[in-house]
Parts: sequence; structure tokens; C-alpha cells
Amino acid sequence: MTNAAQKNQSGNKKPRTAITPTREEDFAEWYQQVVKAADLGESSPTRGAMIVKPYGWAIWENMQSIFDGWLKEYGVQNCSFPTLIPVSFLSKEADHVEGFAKECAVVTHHRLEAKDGELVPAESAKLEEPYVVRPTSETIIGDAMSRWIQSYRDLPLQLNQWNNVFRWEMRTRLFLRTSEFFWHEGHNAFAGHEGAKSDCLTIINMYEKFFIEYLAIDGFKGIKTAEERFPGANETYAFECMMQDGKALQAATAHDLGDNFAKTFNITYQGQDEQEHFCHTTSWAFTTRMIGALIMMHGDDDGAIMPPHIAPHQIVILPVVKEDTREKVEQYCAELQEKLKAKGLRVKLDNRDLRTPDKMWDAVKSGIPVRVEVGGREVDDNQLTFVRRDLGKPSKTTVSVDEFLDQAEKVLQDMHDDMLKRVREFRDQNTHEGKSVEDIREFFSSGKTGFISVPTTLLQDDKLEAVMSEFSLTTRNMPFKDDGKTVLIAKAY
RNA sequence: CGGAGUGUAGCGCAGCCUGGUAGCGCGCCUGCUUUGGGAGCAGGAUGUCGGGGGUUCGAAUCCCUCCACUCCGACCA
Repeated sequence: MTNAAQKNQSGNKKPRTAITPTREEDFAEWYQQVVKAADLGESSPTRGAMIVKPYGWAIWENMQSIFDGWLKEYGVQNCSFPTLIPVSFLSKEADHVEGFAKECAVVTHHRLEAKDGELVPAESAKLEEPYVVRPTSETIIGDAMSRWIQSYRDLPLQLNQWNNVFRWEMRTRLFLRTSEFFWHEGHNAFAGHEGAKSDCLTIINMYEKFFIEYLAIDGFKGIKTAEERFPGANETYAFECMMQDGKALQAATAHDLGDNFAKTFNITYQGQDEQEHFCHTTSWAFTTRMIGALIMMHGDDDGAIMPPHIAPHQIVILPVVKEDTREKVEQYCAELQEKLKAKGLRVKLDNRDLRTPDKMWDAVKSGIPVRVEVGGREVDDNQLTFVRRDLGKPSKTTVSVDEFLDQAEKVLQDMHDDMLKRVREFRDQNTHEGKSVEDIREFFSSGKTGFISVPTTLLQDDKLEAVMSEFSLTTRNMPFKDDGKTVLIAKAY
């Protein structure tokens, strides 16, 4: 740690950056500090599981409400299945078992009893068949589908649930990988493979659109290699993003399960041909991990930067009061908030009894897109001063209230567009082309970070595996844009 | 789950080697002055030293054990 950073942490000197360390000094530690500084979440007494704090949850709620609307538009219906799944269900699909068995929490009793001053599972209350806390719900939904679908007229069946799942992860990081996480899981059934495949493509395109338009993030849409597929899937479509440290993060997936689960759970329908057929099913999801992605893709050394269209608060108003101006400034700010709210904007008025600089840094660290400062001068001139979070102090502008009301939406949209542009430039600048296994070795041994794009034919190269394990690399996906002729290789979260 | 490290006030840490029942900075509370890029002075509150066991007259400190967290792997959204 540098001297400056130490002073920063002890709080004695004016800090260089609001977050210590900087991204360059220690990206992993920077990430954790940003999560803490923005008050998004924290670890919990339950091993590996996180507490999502109100500000973090507000982001998730915004993601939910927007995407949920899109799903309904597409024809998907929400529903709810049990958190606990009979063990026998999970063991029915061979690949699926292999994928999830080793990370399942298991419920074996239904009662506790006091023993030596402690509560322990009661022997007499042992379950005939244990349950697993769902790691994902293909099995229990597959079972229901087998009963719900009888005729071709019942298809397609499109279901979704917003819930939490549990996977006993060995190594956890807040929002990126926790033993419990929140997501939506969609499960659709179709008459044939055509429907399932086109469903996956529709969904992955919806994810892409959502990420671009609301989260200001872009990445690579493509198909997973066989090794990286979801357990039990015939094909996995994935959206891969590049974090600011050059590592990859899988942002969303859609799985073409073929008739694998239909065969295991007997999901069949009678067609117009009077014959019995197996359905083709899909499953797809994105998770609270996206909150981590927002931090790692947009954040800077002063903390989080929230994309305007998903930000819990798009604008924060800071009253800058002196004793003699307090009353008029506070009233002016309250009116300003109402006017902005009337335009459909999410506006926070920070009336807390704190010094202005403290409130200001709070707004900076939590990444509120636009900060509005109002002091006695502005009140007298019917003006306000605003700053864009991503541009910082140099973007400070003083305008009349009317002007701001007119342009607020545009300021937010401009910020969104700039954020997206920066993300795309970063992605493109850090995606390199390679032709051979040697190119991969050279790239990663040079200490460079990012993705390397190589011909798919290299997957058959005997020497590939050695390089992959030498640098802890993974194949991310085979991007659509190259028609499956290339595969992206990177370190991953 | 393998390797490494860390658990002491809300946060960051010192004290541990050489046992004698706790300290610093920030934060927090009160008062006054302040408030537009992290304020100043003065007073004040806060700890079962991660849990359990052992050694000892006495344990934050020594020993055993469990747990949690962080980092690097393996596994995965």
C-alpha cells in the first residue's frame, strides 16, 4: 500500500480517491471496498450467503420489474415452486446429478429437540426421503410439466419464477458467487426442437437488449463449448462480459435442454398426428451477480457508478445550507424534488443532518448518476448546479430550474450512452486475436489481460489443455458474430 | 476441498514473542464555531480480545480444537 493510500485509510489527509485501494493497486480488494462503500450488501452469519442491503436490493427490484414486464410480453407466466426438492428428483437426470450433487444443502429432519442445552435434529423426526434446497428447479418443474402438458394444445408452456437458490460454493464473493443467490429461472416447453432453439435465441437476445439498454453493458453473445455447457443441456447460449481487470463474467445463459429432461420426467404430449411425443424444454436465467457486474464494469476509484436507467436514485439533491438560508433552501429543494418526480424521475433529497461534503461523497460512492447542489445563490437566481457522476467535478454546470427540468432526461441518457461506449471500447481494446496455441501462451505470459479470440479448430489441438491449465483459462463462448468459427478464451470469475 | 493469511469497539489497526484481566486513529454522541470536493476545538460513550476446551494463582497473550472471512487454485451463475 502506498503512503497516500495509508493516509487515505486513516482519514488524516485529504484522500486521493474515495476508495482505497484503487483498481490498479488491487482489483479484488477495490471491488469489496466499493460494495461496502456503496452499502450494497454484506456477508452474513450464514456461511457464504449474503445480506443484500436496501440500496443493493433496490437495484435488483428495478431489474426485476423491467425484465418481468418483458417476459410477460413474451408470453411467460410467473409461478412458484417449492424451495425444497425431493432428492430422488435431482438424481433422475444423470448429467444434472453430476453437475449439482456435490453442492447441495440437504434437509434431513423436520424437528429440533433440546439435547444437552443445544437444539439438535430429532432422531424421531428423520425424513423418509431427504430434500435438497433447490440449486435450480429443472427437476421439480419438469415433474409438474409432465402432468400439465397432455395435448399439443397445451404448448408452448412458458413459466418463470423469481426466487433464490442455494449452491454450496467452496469460495464465495459478494454478489459474484455466494452460496445463496437471487435470480429468475425461466422454464419453457415446446412441441419440437425448433421451438426450443428459437426460444433460447429469443431469450438471449432479450438479455442482450436489457443489458445494453438498462445496464449500459455489452459483451459477447454466443454458444458455450461442450465442456462449459449446463449439466443436462444439449446447447448453452451465454452472454459473456469483460470486467475492468480483463476477466470474464458469465452474465446470463439460456439452455436448450433438448428432450433430455422431457425423457427423464416424461413430459409428453399427443400431437395432431395422434402420436405421443416428447417435448423439448429450455431453461434460462440471470442473477443478482449482475449487481457485481455493474460495479466491476462501470465503477471507478471513487466507487460505484450506477447506470441511469437502473439506478435506485437517478438524481440526488443536496441542500447546501447556512443557518440563515436553511429554510428557503430546504423548501426550494423539496419543490425541486416534486417537479423532477413529476417528470417520472427517481429523485432522492438528502436532508440528513450531515455536513454537505459528507453527503456529497456518499452520493459519489454510491454512484448516483446526477448530483444536484442547491445553495442560497441558486435559490435567489432560481437555478441549480449539477454534476454527472461519471465525469465528476469538471462537469459541474449551473442552469435554471426550468432548463434542468427540460434536459434532465437527456443528461441521464447521455450518461448512459457514454457509459455504454466506454464499456464497448474497453471490450474491443482488450479482445485480441490469436491463431495458435502459441499465441495464447504468448498473450497470457506477457501479463496482458482480456480475452483472446482463436479459431474454434484449436479446441481439437492436443497442446491446448496444457496452456489452459497453465494460465487458469477457460473457454467463454463461440460468439455469434463470428458464426461459431472462433472461441473466446479468458480467465473468468 | 488443497495452499497461504487474518479474526481485539461500527471501521482500520497496535498489544501477543518476554502471561498480571485493553489501547490508538477514524467513526459515533454532546456543545460551540462550521457546511459549494472529506472541518476545528472541547468534553463523552462503546469491547463477554471469533467460539469451546486446556495449562496457570492469573490468558488477548502459551497449547489443543472448532468456526468465519480474505487471497491463490480446483468447482461453479
